[in-house]
Amino acid sequence: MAINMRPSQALRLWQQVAVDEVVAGIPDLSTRQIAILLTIYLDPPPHTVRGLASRLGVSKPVITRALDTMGALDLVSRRRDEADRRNVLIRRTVTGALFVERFGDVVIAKARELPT
Amino acid sequence: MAINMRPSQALRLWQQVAVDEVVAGIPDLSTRQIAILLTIYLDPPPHTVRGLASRLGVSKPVITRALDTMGALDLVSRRRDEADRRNVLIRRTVTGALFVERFGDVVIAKARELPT
DNA sequence: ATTGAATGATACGGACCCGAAACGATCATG
DNA sequence: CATGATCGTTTCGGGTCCGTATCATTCAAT
Repeated sequence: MAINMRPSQALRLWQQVAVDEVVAGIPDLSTRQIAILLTIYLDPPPHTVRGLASRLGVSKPVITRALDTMGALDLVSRRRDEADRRNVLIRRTVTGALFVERFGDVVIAKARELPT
Repeated sequence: MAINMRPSQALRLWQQVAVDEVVAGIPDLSTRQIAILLTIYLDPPPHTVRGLASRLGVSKPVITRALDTMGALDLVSRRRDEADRRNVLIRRTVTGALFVERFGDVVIAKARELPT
């Protein structure tokens, strides 16, 4: 069952979720950071800096810096790939999993409240 | 008709939209900026710095700075309220309206593509 | 006119991010 | 072993944003 919504509903949904996040005092992530975070948690591992940079069409330092910031928030963690020590494997954390899960719940709740 | 979706669909939708925005090279707005922008375009005017700060539970400088940035991107504009010259009325722009409209279309498109 | 409240902008030191370039570490190939 | 490619990080100057406090302007009430 594909999800169908009108433009006004789509925009209202995005607004409600964004406002809810701001009011809740959640870390103010940028669109880039959200894209990286959700890709790590939704797409199958392994995730590497280069892979994420390629997927998002950004430079590697962009990924490195985003991982620095989100790592400080304990939303993701990094670990050397022992098979090929040039690689860094990006891993999920308990905190990050809870964050993503809660975020999904907010989206669902706001979607359910949308006016017809 | 309320929109119903499962957690995996909600998160996947957010990821698809965020990744699409990043790949498209859109200005990398923060969650705060998006909340402000959509509130200006979806909620009925007039919009003031104080009103937005109150609505989002943030300080006035946060709103002022976000308006500076989004004003430089021509997404919003400011104008003195001639009735009460202490107020600044935040106004929509053609560029901003197109940006918001296009964003809504992206959300709809990604929602329609969601797997069952 | 004078005082006080209200509004939005600004100053401050500190932190983060940008794109481009260079870097060290590691691997694969000869 | 060398050599070159690959991977992630770091550096650089410049910009943006943070929270807190203060500011100038304007209005309202004495």
